[in-house]
Amino acid sequence: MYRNFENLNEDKKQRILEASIQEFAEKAYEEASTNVIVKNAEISKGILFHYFGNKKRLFLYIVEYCLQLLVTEYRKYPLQKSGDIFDRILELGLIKLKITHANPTISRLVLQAFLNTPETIRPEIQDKYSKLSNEFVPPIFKDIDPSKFRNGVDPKKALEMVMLFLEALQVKYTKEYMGREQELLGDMDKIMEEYKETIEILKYGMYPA
Amino acid sequence: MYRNFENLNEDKKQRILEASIQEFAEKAYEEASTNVIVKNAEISKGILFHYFGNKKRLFLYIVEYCLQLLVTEYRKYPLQKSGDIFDRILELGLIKLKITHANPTISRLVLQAFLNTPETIRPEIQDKYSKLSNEFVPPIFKDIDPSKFRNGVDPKKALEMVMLFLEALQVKYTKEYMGREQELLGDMDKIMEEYKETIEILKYGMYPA
Amino acid sequence: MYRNFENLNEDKKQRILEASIQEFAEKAYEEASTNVIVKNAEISKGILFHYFGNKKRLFLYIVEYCLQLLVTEYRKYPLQKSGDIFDRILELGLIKLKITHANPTISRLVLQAFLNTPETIRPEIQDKYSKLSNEFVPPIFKDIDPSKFRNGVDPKKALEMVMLFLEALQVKYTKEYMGREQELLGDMDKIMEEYKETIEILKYGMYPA
Amino acid sequence: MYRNFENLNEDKKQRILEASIQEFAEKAYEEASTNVIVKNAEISKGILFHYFGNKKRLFLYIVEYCLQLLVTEYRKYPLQKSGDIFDRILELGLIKLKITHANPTISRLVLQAFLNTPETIRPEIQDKYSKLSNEFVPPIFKDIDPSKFRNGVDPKKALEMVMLFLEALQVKYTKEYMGREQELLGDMDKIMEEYKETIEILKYGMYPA
DNA sequence: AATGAATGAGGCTTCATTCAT
DNA sequence: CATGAATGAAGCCTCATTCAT
Repeated sequence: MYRNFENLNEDKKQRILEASIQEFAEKAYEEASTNVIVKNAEISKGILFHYFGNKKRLFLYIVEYCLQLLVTEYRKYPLQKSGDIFDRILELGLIKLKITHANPTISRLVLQAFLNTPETIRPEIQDKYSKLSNEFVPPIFKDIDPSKFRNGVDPKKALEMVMLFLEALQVKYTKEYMGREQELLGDMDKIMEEYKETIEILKYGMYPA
Repeated sequence: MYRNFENLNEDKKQRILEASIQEFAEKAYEEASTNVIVKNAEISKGILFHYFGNKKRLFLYIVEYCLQLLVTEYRKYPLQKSGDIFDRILELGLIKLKITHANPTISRLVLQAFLNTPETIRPEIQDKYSKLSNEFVPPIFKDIDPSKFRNGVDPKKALEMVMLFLEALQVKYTKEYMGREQELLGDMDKIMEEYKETIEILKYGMYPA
Repeated sequence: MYRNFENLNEDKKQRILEASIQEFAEKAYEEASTNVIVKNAEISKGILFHYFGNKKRLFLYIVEYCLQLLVTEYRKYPLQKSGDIFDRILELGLIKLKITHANPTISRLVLQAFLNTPETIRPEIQDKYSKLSNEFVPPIFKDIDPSKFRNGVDPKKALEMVMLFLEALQVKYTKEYMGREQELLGDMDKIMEEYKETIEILKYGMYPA
Repeated sequence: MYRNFENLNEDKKQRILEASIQEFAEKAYEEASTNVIVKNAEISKGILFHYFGNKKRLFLYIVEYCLQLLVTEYRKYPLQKSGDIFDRILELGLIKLKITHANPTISRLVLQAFLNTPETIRPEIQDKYSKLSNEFVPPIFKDIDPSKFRNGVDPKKALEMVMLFLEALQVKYTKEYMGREQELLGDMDKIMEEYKETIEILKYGMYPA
């Protein structure tokens, strides 16, 4: 079904994608309007449903598309495979921040998809996320030297904790700079510093003295 | 305007409160329907708007009501005024968790209010939250002994970080147990353990060896 | 029925009158809201209907009140009983203009009452107007010297024509200065000039060379 | 947007136009109900807004439609290009009267549009009117022989005055015969006579003895 | 493949009036 | 006299989806 859409001529395909991303990024799923999308994409009502069947399928397609797009961005920054895990994680956080800043609309859509989604479709979003997580997270945690951790700290759980924290920091900044993404660039140094301090504390807390 | 509502006979007042909380807890602001509320509260369309003017005002009133309700719960657990700040924070986290578990619908509404709120009313929600924060957070941070922190760690920022982290943990569990709050009770020991481990690491990271 | 209202304590009576005039002046009858009136007058819903029975009766009372108020104003300017009819008419027009300017809200209400009234109540408004006309117009036309008119001009119809014209001029200015009544004062000289020119032409057209 | 409406099949288009004109002619803008329109036009709620977006746009479209319709009628009566300006104006007034009589509903709608319009849309109505005025009025005033006017009479202002007067006469009759347009035909001779007398007086007043 | 006409339920809100207290 | 709770129809408008062309 989506095959047909993907074979569409590039121009119209782009118009549909852009209008959809725009709408789903700035409004939650239920508030987003297919009417607005077709108007902005300058396509007919029918064609949207011809390609996507219904709003939900359109939404899931767009979310998938954006996730893939972000994934592509990630791949441009090859992670250093060795070295201390905390350095790797810090690096990851900064990459995430850069990508968010460089793709504000897409990032916002993904955020919306995770936060403001009705229960009918939340599971499918979670599913997509899990798949990506399974692909991306393990490499980060590969080749960890568990001996580096001090006694009483479970390395696996500790790292989960770090990830959770970075995510919280990420969400905090994303919300804070919502609508004024430009300023984020200027404050990047300050933010990086905060990231570093945080990681430093965690590292200090998990490694032996 | 709300005065009138509050002088209403208890039965009807409760029906309206319950129906509203129910609806706003399970659906985001825009998805929530005043029609559903009046139907479940068994009142007429008009009377709801007679008391609250419009949907937004109703929502803000309900959010305020729920926040106050949670605040009342909090007050039942007097914080130990002295002792190590990390112990205090850990205690707070557990209280928060207990209250969330004991008031799942109300907690969910508050969560919704923070996450799924359109930009028209987000500021007013933030405002309510700030006021409460200003009242609740300082006592927690009172009488901190800054000399306990190791060199290179700014106590104020460090504690901000701890709070952010606990919040992230809170959100994680709230989402995880959404809809199956009963199980949370059974898992409470496990969760407490996780809280403790986390705090331990942070403490370890912030205090000198 | 209105008797009761009129015996009300002066303060509340004034609040009701002012709120009603305000509302009916700025909105047409159907758009005007009794809800808004009670809110602005700071009275209860019930009391308004207690005194006036329904919206229509309230409106008619207010219109009558305003008409009487304007009449009172008129009486402050005793018309010169003798002299040329055109001079008298010119004088009348200027008085009307001054009163309109001095009582913009009330004048606007009266204008609304004549223009934007649903057919259910239009006749009763017309009726009020007729009664006042019957009282006011004849004195103006008293003691006209028909011999002054040139042959072929029916004095009665000619004067009707003059009145119609002055009214048109009045409506023109009222509309033109709607919302910026202050400026009308400054332009009064210019307007007076236009009145005079007009009257001059009509006089010239109706009197023999 | 209106394009789509205009390409609609003639039958439904007519039903929508008629129902709208009917409703807006007999009620002021705010009192007119889109519900009544769709019921009388036998169309669904949605389709009306599909074509016109909102009530205001529908109204403006209908006003424009009616103005154009009246303009078409006007063009059927080619004005005599030469001759005395007063004769031309008299002729124009009579044409206007005839057209009003022949198209009572449409004329009434246009009158409503000018008189009973909320301030939100009044400017746009004025704008439409101005555009038509700019097209229609100048030809009427072309080739005026200013030397015909007596000293002390500014030809331009004098003619403005004549137009204003004719309009007042027009409004007077339109209101007077509202709802019994048939009788207007029978009284046409009498009305023509009044027009003539009026013009005669003005002419007499503006030309030298 | 593509259009856009069509639906009608549901969205929030306002309304004048009544009546028990 | 006075209050304000209560009604529920009607207001305008939006919605996702279908289907004939």
